[in-house]
Formats: sequence, C-alpha cells, structure tokens
Amino acid sequence: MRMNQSFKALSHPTRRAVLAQLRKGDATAGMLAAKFDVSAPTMSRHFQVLKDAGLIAAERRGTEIVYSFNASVAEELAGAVAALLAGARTDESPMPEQESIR
Amino acid sequence: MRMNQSFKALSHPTRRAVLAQLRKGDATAGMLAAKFDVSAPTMSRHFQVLKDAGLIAAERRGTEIVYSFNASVAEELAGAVAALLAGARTDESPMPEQESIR
DNA sequence: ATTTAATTTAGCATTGATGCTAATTAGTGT
DNA sequence: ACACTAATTAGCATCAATGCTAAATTAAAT
Repeated sequence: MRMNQSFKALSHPTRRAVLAQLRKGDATAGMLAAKFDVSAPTMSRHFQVLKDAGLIAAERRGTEIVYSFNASVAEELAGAVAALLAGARTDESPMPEQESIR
Repeated sequence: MRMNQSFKALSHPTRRAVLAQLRKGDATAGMLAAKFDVSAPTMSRHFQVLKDAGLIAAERRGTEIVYSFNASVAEELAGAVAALLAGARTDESPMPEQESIR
C-alpha cells in the first residue's frame, strides 16, 4: 500500500470532501470543481494526488472524465489506520509483540 | 474532533512511527529522538503536532517529559476515517442520504 | 478544417512543513 | 549560586503544497 501517498491524500480537507462525494456516486472533474468552488486546474491536481494513492480511478467518456471511488483500496487504508490507531488488525499486518523502549 | 490537525498529524511517517511506538508504551522525548535518529528539537515539533491533534499527552516527571498515547482520541479518529473510507459509522456521524451530484 | 467543450499541464507566487544549530527554559542536585 | 540534564523555543534555510492564470491537449460537433 502507498502509505505516504495515502495519508498525504487525506491530509487536505478538499480531498476528503471529494472522496466523501465520490463515495456517493461518480462525478466528473467539472462537477466537483464547481461544487467545491475551486478552479478546474486546482481540482485536477487534487485528483492527481488521490489517484497516486489509488483512492480514485479515472475513466474518459467522450470529452469528459468520470472519477470514481476505489472502495477496495479505501477499505485497505481504513484497516491500516485502524491498526495504527485502534489496535484493529487486517489479515496482512500481524502485530509482533514488542517491549517498551528504554 | 480536530480533523485537519489529526490528518496532518498522520501525514508524516515519523509521526506515525512515534504513534505506533507510544501505543506499545510511554516514552520520553529523548528516547524517541534517539530511536528515530532525528534531532531533539525536530522531535519536539512532531510532538507538538501530535499534541495539537490530541493524539498524545505529555506529563513532566522531574527533568524529563513522558509522552503517552491517547487511545480514546485515536479510536475516535479511526472511526472517522472508517466512516470516510469504508462506510463504517460512529455514533456522532449519521450519514444523510444524498443523490449523486449533477 | 475550425470551433467548442472539458480537462490537464506549465509557469509562477505564496504559504506551510521539515529539520538543522544556537539559545532559552525547567528541574535536579552540589 | 552553579553546574548538569532534558526538553523546548527562536531563527534560519530549504523543499513541498496550494492555487491562481494562461497555454496546451483531447474529443466531439459543425
């Protein structure tokens, strides 16, 4: 998993809002740029960051590009966060016993 | 919850490593600075970011300062992340039905 | 072939983040 | 009071992130 990129992606409010929106349904770049009152180029760069993290996917449809939420990657990341913050564990991250540092 | 600060706190690898370490047991600033091979002032600033997010707590004990993991805040944040990424919901974040944007 | 629409890339400026060394603060002990 | 230890704050430099406008790309329509 692309940890650094994933967390970086979540670190900006607009990107989290975009994720929340896409979770409800696909949308084009133009739609989202309008909805979040940010210029199209700026929104485009947010998309790039989210794509780098694998959290969204893009598909061109004629002149527009439709973005969609990548649920499997998102779930994987949610598991990693839970493992870090709440002790929950996913299949591929066993927790080795370890003593406190001196 | 301090969302922006929380996500910012998680956005740096060293801070995530510090959290993982503190989850296993308390530690002083000096211990962690040595363990992660970073200068004490730099580590101090990472602590500040984590404290701003409420993810860790500090307690002075003589000349040293002991940091500890704040499990309740961490769990709350894990819930928020799950809600954003995986559809899980905490008590204080109901999910309103909403149609796709046009 | 031109025009129009949607989006991205390029270029730039501004702000924020990171990490150092040096100086300061807080606490303990001599 | 002085010295010593642990940690923080101050000051600085460097790199990354954000967000704009203008220019380039991609696809469709006339």
